[in-house]
Amino acid sequence: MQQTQPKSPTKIPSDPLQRAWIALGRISQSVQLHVAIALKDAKLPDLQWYTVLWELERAGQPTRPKDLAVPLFILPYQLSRLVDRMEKEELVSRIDCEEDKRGHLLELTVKGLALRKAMWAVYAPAMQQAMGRITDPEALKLAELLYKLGDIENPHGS
Amino acid sequence: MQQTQPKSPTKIPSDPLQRAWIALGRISQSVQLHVAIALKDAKLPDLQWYTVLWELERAGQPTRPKDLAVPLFILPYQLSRLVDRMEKEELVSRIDCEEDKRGHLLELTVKGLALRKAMWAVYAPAMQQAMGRITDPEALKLAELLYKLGDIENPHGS
DNA sequence: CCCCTTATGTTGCATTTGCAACAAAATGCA
DNA sequence: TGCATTTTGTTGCAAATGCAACATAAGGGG
Repeated sequence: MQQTQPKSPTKIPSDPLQRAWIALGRISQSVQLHVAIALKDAKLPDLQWYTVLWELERAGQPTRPKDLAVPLFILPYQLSRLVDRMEKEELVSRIDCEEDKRGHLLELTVKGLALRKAMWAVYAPAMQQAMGRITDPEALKLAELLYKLGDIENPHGS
Repeated sequence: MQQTQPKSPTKIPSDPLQRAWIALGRISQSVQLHVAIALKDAKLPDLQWYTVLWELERAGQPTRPKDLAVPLFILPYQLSRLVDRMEKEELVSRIDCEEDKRGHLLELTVKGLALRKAMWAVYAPAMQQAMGRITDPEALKLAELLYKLGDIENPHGS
């Protein structure tokens, strides 16, 4: 798993920031793809569906779409249609919201909960396999650098 | 830029690999989005178009689609349609391939070259701004860890 | 209360995508 | 050579997506 493609001169910029940018793009894409393929091979929905299910489960209560859109990093209309499809599969359901008659609350169904668990059984090992080449301390260092890189708060503080 | 959202307990896994996975997903998405928005605001095409133009320019000669698909990390049919659209804009052109009559060679046009440069003028500063919070040594360390994480060869060796 | 502005979601339509089926040239081999 | 297999790339069709326009409720003065 070490030395692949000895070909291609792959002219790489000397600027450290550009090198980090390229590495970030390539590795995240490759690793995401690995997990996505594992899920597809198992005839399971994709990562976005998982994230919706997980956020709802983690919230522990029916949640407004607008509160889900932020952690999901997606636009309202995208979430609207995503929920359409998931509701059709009976994984979530839209229930009335008393405080705000415009919207509604999204509730995880029993089927949705079960699917999230089934997906995790595939997701977790695939992630492990995709990333297993670094040690735990290295993984922590990597997470730290990434949070410093972006302007997203590191949930663990510095 | 430190303490945002004091809300949400944000239960985060203690497993270092999972923490790195989450950081990787969130940060790469956020940073990519920042650059994508900068390009869109400038009425320029997206990153994928840039990458095609850049790979062709870097190759320095007409190139087979199959040789582009690998660095682009995309499937043949995706590239086929991508080239359809770019050819319509006269950014690349399909020219005959003597060695293999099935396919063709992709050639960068003058217009394509100019567009790549115009995009870089927006792309580079946006990238800088999105990632400018880490120092150069940190950026190098980050790139190193990323290449160790994935199984993609680090163009700089270890 | 009425009206204007903002917030929250949804939808029509055109573009894009994924998948599987297809086409055609190259390759291997009997 | 003849013919099956592989490689390279494209396409029909259904599903998904982006964008802008829309619908409806909430909020905020006068």
